[in-house]
Amino acid sequence: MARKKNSSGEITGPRVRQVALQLFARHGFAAVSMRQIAQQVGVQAGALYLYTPDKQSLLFDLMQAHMQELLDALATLPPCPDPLAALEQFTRFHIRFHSARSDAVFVSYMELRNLEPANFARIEAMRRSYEAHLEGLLAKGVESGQVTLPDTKLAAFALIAMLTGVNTWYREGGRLSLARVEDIYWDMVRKAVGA
Amino acid sequence: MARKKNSSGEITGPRVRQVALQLFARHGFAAVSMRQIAQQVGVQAGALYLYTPDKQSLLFDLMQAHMQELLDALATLPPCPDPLAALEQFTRFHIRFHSARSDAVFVSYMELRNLEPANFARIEAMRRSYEAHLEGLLAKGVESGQVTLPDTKLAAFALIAMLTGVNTWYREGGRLSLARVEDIYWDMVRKAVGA
DNA sequence: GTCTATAGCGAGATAGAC
DNA sequence: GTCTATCTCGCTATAGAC
Repeated sequence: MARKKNSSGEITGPRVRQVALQLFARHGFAAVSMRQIAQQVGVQAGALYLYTPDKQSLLFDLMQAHMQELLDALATLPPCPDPLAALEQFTRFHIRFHSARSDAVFVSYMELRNLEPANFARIEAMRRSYEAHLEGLLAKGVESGQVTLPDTKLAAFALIAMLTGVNTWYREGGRLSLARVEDIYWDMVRKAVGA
Repeated sequence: MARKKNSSGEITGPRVRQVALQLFARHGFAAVSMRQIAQQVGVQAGALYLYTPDKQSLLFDLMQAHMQELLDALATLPPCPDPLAALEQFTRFHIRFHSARSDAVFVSYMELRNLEPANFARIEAMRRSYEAHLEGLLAKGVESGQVTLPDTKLAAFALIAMLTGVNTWYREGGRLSLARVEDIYWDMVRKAVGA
C-alpha cells in the first residue's frame, strides 16, 4: 500500500474543492462562508487554510480546472475532416460535457465578476479559445460551401449560448434522454447554419 | 408646480433601486452591502430603510418589476396573424428589449438563487409564462406547416437562450448595429425552425 | 493535520436626535 | 427625510495547543 498512515490530507483536499463547487453553484461565491464549507466537509474552518491560501484562490482554482478540462477534452476529440461532421461532433460533445458538470459550468460563468482582474483575464482567455475553435469549424464549413452563415463569430456565440442553455432545464431521468436531446439540438444547429 | 418643498423622497426611492440594480449586476447581490448602495446614492445607510423593508425585498422588487415590464411589453406588441411574421417580431422584440436592460436581465437570472422560496416561485412563474408564449408561436407555425421542429418546448428554450446570449457580447457602438444583429439572429432563428 | 480560540473587521438593521 | 450612533451577528484569517 502506498497510503501513509495519516492519509486524510490526500482525500480532504479534493473534498474541499468538491464541496466548495457545489455550495458556490447553489448559493453563490459571496454568499457561502468558509464555515459552511468546513461544516459540510466535516472539518473546522481553520483547517481549510491547509488546502487553499484563501477563498479567492479556491474559486479561481475551481474555474481554471474546469476550463482546462474542457480544453483538454476538446483537444482529444478524434479528428474529423468533414466540416459538417466536425460540427455535429462539437455539438454533441458540448452538450455531453457541460450537462455532466452543471455546477462547474454555472460557477465558471456566474462568478467571473468575483475574480480579481488578473484571474479574470486568464479564465476569459480560455473561454475565447473555446469559442475560437467553434468559429474555426464554422469558417471551414463556409469555405467548403456546406454551411451558409451571415457572420461566423456571431454564429459561434449564438450556438454556444443555445447549447449551454440545456443546463438550465435538463435533468437526468426527465422526459428526454441525453442522447435524444443531442439529436434535437443537432437538428436545430444543422438547420441554423444552413446545412 | 406640483413638487413639494421636501421632494427628495420622490427622487431618492427610484435612485436607490437604480443604484442597487447596477451594483447587484456588477458585483452580485450577496457581495454588495447596504452601505455601498447608500454611499453611491449619497445618503447614509440607515436612510435606505425608508425605501425598502430589507435587502431581500429590494432584490425581489427589482426582479419582479423587470419581469412585469417584459410581460407588459410583450402583451402590447401588435397582433400578427402570420406565424412566421410573429416569430420574427418576437425575435426582434426579445433582442431589443433585453439588450436595452442588461443589468436587469443579468440580475433577474443570476440572483434567482438568492430569493426566498416564495419570491422565487413568483419570478419563475413569470418566466415560464414568457417561455410559453414563444412555445405557442412555434406550435402555431408547426400547425400551419411553416415551421418544422422535433420539439417545440426544447426549441423555445433553445431560442431564448440563444437570443438572450446577445447580452454577453453586444456593446453599443461596436462592430455591428443592433438592427444588423437582429437581422443576423433572425436569419439563424428562421433557419433553425425549418422555415 | 486538525483542533480551539480569537483578533479584527464589516455586515444588516434599529433607535432616536434634528 | 436624513442623520449619528449603536446593537448584534457572522465573516476571513491566524495563532498556538495537541
